[in-house]
Amino acid sequence: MLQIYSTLARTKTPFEPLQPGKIGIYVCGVTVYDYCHIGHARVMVAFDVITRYLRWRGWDVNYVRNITDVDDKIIRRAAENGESVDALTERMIAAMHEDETCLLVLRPDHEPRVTGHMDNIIEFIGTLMDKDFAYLASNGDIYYRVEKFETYGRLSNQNVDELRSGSRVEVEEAKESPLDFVLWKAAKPGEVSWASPWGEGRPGWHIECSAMSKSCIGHTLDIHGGGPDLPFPHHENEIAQSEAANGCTYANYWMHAGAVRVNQEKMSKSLNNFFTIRDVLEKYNSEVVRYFLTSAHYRSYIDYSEDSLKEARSALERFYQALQGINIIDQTQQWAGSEYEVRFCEAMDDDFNTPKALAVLFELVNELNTAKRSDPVLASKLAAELKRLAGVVGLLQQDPDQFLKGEERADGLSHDAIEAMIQQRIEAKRNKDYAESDRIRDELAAQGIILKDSREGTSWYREG
RNA sequence: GGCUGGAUGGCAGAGUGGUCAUGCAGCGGACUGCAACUCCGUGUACGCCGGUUCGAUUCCGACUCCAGCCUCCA
Repeated sequence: MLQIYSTLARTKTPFEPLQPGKIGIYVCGVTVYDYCHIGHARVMVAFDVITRYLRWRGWDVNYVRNITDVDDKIIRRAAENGESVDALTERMIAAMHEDETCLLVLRPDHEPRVTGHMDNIIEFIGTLMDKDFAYLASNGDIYYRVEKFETYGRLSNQNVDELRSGSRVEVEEAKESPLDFVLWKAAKPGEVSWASPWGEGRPGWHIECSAMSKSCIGHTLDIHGGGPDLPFPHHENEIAQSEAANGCTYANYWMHAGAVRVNQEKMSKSLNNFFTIRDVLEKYNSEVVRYFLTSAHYRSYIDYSEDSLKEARSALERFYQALQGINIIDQTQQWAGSEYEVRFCEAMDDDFNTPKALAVLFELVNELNTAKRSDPVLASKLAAELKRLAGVVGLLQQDPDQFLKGEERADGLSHDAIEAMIQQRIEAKRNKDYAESDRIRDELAAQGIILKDSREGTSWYREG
């Protein structure tokens, strides 16, 4: 039985879909004015793991993640760069897709963009106007009338009176209440804008998600997800908009990923302590990054550091060392329902507990390593099982040699050169010339190449 | 100030009312020419103070500390 923690319920509850066997999931995506950082990667990987697992378990998943391709920051950045909004966003979307491909993140079923859904957004605002939940202010903007929505603040447990008195936003004079937020911004001269019944302008930040989730999934979402900084105000505002307009529950389960931290602080644009995905991928194998993000539960914070990445590398080395040299025969059918699979699923069914699921795989590795010496047939089956289950969360699909040896580097020894030196060492060993064989081993070790002798011969891997 | 979370062995990180997480690192042993890999063994871990209980790291309450949101941020 799948259990999911919902921010709204503040507890884990059994998952009940709206329609049997189907799941509609909407995740707030990226505002594309810059390269994605590790915080974005966390959300991408978390929901990639979740949707992969759900599909593997037989659910029919409709996974939607939006792209915000027009807003203040984009307009400002484009102007700074001296390029058009379109040019900037197209460039950043392409970069985001490259990053995702590297991290083995599968594309969502739909990636709606604000600029592609202007009609839906305008229609949505129109509905809110008709129902008196929105008003046209004297400055030409349209605002949402927060205090008309009685349950406002339920998701983040905010009290409207507290919010009003604690408001430290400069009060926009045109607003009826400081809590009101903008649905439609009247265009300023020279800015990109769209025609609407209320004049030229563009949407506010929150309305896009209400409009696009309705268009791609429907009035009620099974799951709504996003990053750690979104429950308030963004998701609170989405609820207010959608429930006022549609007259029904907006989302049944609210899932929020934990923050990525650097030196005990949240990684964020405003603190300027972020690492872009592409920076990190220059130094670490992409699967190492993915493993790092999977090694903690999706809801807890995770600390980004050189040490954490090195540890992720070591853990993956253990997995790939176990798989190295085994000829995997596909045993999928035979092994469905294995003890490991049962425990793996128990872990994942418990609010997608990936660290617990990985622990099951490590136990499998232990049995596999033992079997490698005594029972090759069992070893092959276990290896197949390991690869199959790890594949469910998008791990261990590389060729072990490729992972352990890495790419050939222009500034280092070629793989052929390494193999040649290994042959020389084997020759020296055969002649009991251990001084020479150790010299060759040390020479390779100085380049980060570590040798492993076994009955089958000598293999090697590159130190992470 | 209001609202969320969190505090587990050297580090990372699950979990549980009474027996093992798991990974990395360490130590001892096996294997090895020596190593590496691997295997076996090994560590008075549960922030602090009370309470409930036969028994609490796990439940309840207070306290301390940390992080996040309350302004754009995944």
